[in-house]
Amino acid sequence: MTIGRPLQHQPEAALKAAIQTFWRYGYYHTSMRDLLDAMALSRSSLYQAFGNKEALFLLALNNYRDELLANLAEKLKASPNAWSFIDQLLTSAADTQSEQASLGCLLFNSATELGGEDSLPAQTARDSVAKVTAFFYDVIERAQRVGSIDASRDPKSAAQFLTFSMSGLRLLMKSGASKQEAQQTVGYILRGLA
Amino acid sequence: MTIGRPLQHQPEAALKAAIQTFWRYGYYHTSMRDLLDAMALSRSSLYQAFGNKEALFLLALNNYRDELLANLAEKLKASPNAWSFIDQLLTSAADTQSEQASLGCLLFNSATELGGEDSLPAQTARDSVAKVTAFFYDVIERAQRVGSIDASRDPKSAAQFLTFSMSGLRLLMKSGASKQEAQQTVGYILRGLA
DNA sequence: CCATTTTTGAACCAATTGTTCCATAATCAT
DNA sequence: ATGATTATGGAACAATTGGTTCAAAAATGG
Repeated sequence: MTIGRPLQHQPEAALKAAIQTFWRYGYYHTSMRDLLDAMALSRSSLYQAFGNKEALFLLALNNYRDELLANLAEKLKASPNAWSFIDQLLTSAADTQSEQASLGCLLFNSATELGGEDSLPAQTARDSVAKVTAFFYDVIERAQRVGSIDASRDPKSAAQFLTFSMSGLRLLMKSGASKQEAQQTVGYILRGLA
Repeated sequence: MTIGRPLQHQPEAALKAAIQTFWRYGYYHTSMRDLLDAMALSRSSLYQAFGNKEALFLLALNNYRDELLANLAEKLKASPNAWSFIDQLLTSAADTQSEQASLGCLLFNSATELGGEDSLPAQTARDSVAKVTAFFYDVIERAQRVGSIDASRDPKSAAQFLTFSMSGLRLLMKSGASKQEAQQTVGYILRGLA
């Protein structure tokens, strides 16, 4: 079996805490002290378990993205068709007033914060956004096959519009728009997309 | 006349340099060293002329917003009507591949970075975004009077949709979308808005 | 020459940054 | 129990953070 002193923390739980912290403060503005407090482990444990700040951030980003995509796939599967999935997705994004919703999306936030850097975190952030867009590409194609979306439309740009819309919606919620206003905004999006 | 040694730097030029720096790195990730280098000032000159980092950032934010709004107002005035202004605005935003365009908008970036903080910089960032939306509100009403936009639509949510769209477009450009793709995205926006 | 103001550069501050290292602790295998 | 192995706690690290203060030099107007 395993040799040596056993872990006294749950790496997954610690990672979740790290995600929350990066989510709230962004990459640069999150200090190691913040992470240590949130993850509830000692300095050396963190470095031994996760390497360093950058490596931890990359892990957090990938974990967040995987979970997000898994969640989307699940919801798509549960939807009667692709169009209603899109509708539901936007509507619920505009409806949730949770504290998490007001944080925006970690992926979009990171892509915005890290901008055009050529660092690994920046590349990973952009790449993660691209992966979400790729998922939407698939959804758009399905909706086109059923006829909910004009088949003549380029699915790639439509997918980008959807990513774009999710990003904008998050900013809107962050700016403190009301549910009602957000719902109306969803109306504009759906009208543009159909 | 003025007594004493005259200023050896142009405060406006220095402020522009500061804006560029905050634009590129964000508020927190910009250090005083970065600012000193970019503004080509000595430490004490900066503190004497601008106070401190936060004050300088607030000044930069307000200056950027004022210039942005002045620019928008000018373009609106030069447009034959409100609708063509909106069209032009989105189209040109999707067309410019300049380095500045890839930085996004300082206002949106700051609002995203500072999130829900209750600090003065965060408040100012949100407030600046709101001012842009207020400008769009006026534009929408004009377009409704001429009939380019359905008069039954709520101008406030339409204005928010426009702000939202500009924000999303910036993220799209930052992610490296092609001109062609961005232009198609503009098509979705205009279709949703009309 | 004097008063006024800016500039320069250094020094300093306390706090924070991310990181490294070492002794100690806790487990398993022998 | 002993030794190997791994985790932990905490000190210590050097570098940088934003911010302040100081003294001396420089450049203007009166």
